Amino acid sequence: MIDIKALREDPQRYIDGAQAKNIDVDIPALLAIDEDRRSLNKQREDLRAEQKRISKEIGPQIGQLKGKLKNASDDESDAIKQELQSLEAKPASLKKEIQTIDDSMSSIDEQWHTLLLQIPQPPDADVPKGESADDNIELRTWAPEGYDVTKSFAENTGFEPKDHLTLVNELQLADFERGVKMAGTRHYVLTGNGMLLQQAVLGFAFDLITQKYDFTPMSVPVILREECMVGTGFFPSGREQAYHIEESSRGSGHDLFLAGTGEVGLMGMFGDEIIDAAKLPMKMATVSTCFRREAGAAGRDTAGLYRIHQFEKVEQVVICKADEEESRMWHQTMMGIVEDLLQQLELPYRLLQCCTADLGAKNADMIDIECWMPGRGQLDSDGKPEGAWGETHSASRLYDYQCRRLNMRYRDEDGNTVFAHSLNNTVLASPRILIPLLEMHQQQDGSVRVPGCLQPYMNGMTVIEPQTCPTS
RNA sequence: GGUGGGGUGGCCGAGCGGUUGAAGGCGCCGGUCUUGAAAACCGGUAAGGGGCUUGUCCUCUUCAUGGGUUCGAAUCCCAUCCCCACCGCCA
Repeated sequence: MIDIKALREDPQRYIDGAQAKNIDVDIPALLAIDEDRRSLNKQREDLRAEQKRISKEIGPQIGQLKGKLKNASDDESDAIKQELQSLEAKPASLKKEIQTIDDSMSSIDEQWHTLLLQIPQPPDADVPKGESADDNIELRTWAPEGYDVTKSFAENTGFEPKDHLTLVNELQLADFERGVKMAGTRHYVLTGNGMLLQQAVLGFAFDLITQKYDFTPMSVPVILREECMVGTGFFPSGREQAYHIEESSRGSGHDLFLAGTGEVGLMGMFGDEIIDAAKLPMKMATVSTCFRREAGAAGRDTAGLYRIHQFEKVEQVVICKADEEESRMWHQTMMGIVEDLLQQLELPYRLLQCCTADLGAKNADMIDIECWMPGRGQLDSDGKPEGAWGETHSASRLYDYQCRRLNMRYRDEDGNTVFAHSLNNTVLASPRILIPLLEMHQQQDGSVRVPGCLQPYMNGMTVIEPQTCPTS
């Protein structure tokens, strides 16, 4: 959520920001409503103040009169009753006025809040302007010693690569048909060494982030209340992307939503809290199952392990003081961790500075990390894929946008409460990461080499070879 | 799922419908005392919004949430949510 005060002071900045992000919101309408809301509120407050004042004045009198009434003669009692009536009349008329304002306030308030939640965070000035993801800018690339990403896989290795679907089938690492049978399109079963490999990459990634980089390991809910989804900024705009558990329709409590990322739980944990400043920065990591409906992606990446409804992800989150420098520093640090991870996995990658159009409402800045996937991309004249970069990580810098929504604050040196800054980044998401892993480390004989860092997580296995398993 | 008990400030905890934004305690901050510390004592200590005369100013909201009764609600009524205990079921 943006700061309404900042919007009042500099609406243009938010109008430009929304435009740069290609997000359609009516900021002048919000400002008009905000104005109405404030003036109505002022009226109401004045009336209430008056009401309170009168009430304090006549309250004791009424009390006294009512006491007298109990043991009064008939004559006296009539006089007292009249006096009571006239005393009570004045605040009663104020009450009606207040109620009228209350009624118009409640509808205005709702509109105000709905609009406010939709206003995107303006991109930082140093984020390049762009029209679409095509305008993202490559920051740097890395490839293992001896591998040149500008050349084809065959030129690098001396043999034609298979794509991950072929590898997965030949090595019996996944069973798509049975996944679809059970749960529908975009579902899969990881089988035998496929599951072993997934557990290995997740274990490696989780140990790296928690042990080498000292992020606190956490397990958080992945079925969450709507407040968490709104608070982390995934709702209302991304409502269609989340699975919805309609518990309320069964007469019980409230609805729940399946999280698309561990970030929701890691951040939601501290909603409505005033955090002890000494605990900042808080560095946390979780490994969780992630659920995405992929609404609107019909027909895209339908085959294989790239775009699926359910996957596992190790996620890193940092909550730090509201300091731009510190925030930027953590952003870099979190990307450095991913670079370390990908280098140990020996996977070519590049960092992409996302342009304004690719940011999403909540980010001030976002860097994607993409791995080289030889089996992806356009087909060449021989019908072979040219290879392509595929997104495997995404590092967001949000300033206080998320913490403001979540009402997550800390106390600064002067004792003031301040909304914290938050950042998040993928550490590793599987099975998507298996695509570059299998495709890059395939060998001419059809087997797949296991990088050194994963071998301890695979009972010392150094090569993945064809196997038989119940799904074979 | 059944029955019962509860939700009050950073925490614990009191609160006959009328200066109760809320006693008391703990914690925290400041002070006195002390060579220093502790103890003791004294004082301070909620958040959020709005206004303009921007002030050690005025004002509103907030005692789980939403509604209601009332001139007036932390206090009474209704609904919802949440927590705890016991029973049932259970990875």
